[in-house]
Amino acid sequence: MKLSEGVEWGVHCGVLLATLPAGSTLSGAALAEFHGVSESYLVKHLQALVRAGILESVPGPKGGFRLARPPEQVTVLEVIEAIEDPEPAFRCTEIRQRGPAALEPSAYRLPCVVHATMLRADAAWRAALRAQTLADIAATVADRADPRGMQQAQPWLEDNVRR
Amino acid sequence: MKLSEGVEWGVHCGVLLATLPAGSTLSGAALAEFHGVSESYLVKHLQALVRAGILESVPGPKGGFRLARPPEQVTVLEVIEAIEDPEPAFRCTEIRQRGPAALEPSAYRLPCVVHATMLRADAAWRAALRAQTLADIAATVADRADPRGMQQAQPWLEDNVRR
DNA sequence: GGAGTGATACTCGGATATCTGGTGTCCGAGTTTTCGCGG
DNA sequence: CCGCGAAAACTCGGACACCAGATATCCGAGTATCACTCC
Repeated sequence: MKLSEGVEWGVHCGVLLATLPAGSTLSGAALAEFHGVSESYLVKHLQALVRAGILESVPGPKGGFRLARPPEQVTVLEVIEAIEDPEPAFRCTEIRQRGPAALEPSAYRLPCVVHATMLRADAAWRAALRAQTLADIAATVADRADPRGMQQAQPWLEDNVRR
Repeated sequence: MKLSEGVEWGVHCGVLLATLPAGSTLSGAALAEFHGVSESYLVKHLQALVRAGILESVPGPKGGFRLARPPEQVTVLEVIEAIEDPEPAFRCTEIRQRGPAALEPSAYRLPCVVHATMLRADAAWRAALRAQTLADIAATVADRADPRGMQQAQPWLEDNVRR
């Protein structure tokens, strides 16, 4: 089990946009350059975020992507579910209903215990991710990370940020 | 992101073995028949459980697989980590160190905040699965499931269980 | 000088190849059983 | 009747094809911009 690499890219893009003034827009090419990743492939994931209502896309020259909501209202879980498959990682194929111990289907009204256990763990995972917003991460980065990073990025941002 | 189907098979096999008297052995073919899955592929996963010290394999005729420890001492997480990749689902590629804002590597002593967030969620997931043992699940099944299931499986078990 | 207008250039968006990892299967090595034989 | 031994059959174990989803890329549709022209 492994998460798509696009998740990492999407979250980092969200965090970067969250650190900028509200309404700031960056083109897909700029976002790709800032993170050092493939532009075409990154845009594919950003489109998924637009479909999910997390980002807004602005067409035409001076266009790009920006947050559709204040970063305090965007959870990390939303970003992940927009890029990855939103359904639980564990898929119960109801193997308990097969084999020599099988009964009629109506005997399996109660959920599979194994399934329920996996679902509980999945819920805990999602709860932890729902508790963190893009604003939280941006604030922590601003607090803990080396301030020279953003300082060094300043001229590049002034060249690329649009609003 | 999706879990391997072998996880479901492995956990169900562990639970079935946990419901039997201690030391009971079932052949790979029997376990496959009971759950209605491919024998060859199931055995592949059972071998991983043997390598992890969860199951013991007995060679030769009258051989098979049995639990290597009391089911109270086998957590669901162990079974999953034996079959799936035991490392966290999220892989941080340190994209924060790339692009125009990049500093020298020594500036990134503190962990990536996005990475830390994902790791916390992963830890919550694992904690939930570590809290459940095969004995817990077996007990819940015995308590909640339709008793006719095991009743109907009884003759088949007597034909296939070895010790 | 200002407004309108058309061409333009840049953007997003989805349809299209490639590749790694999960899925499924097969045959070989090893061991216990079991049947036959001898004592 | 009992012990021994060799063949056999059944088991696990790892090596070999196949397929789906993620990865990576390209070209086309759409729009705000900008320059030019006309009033």
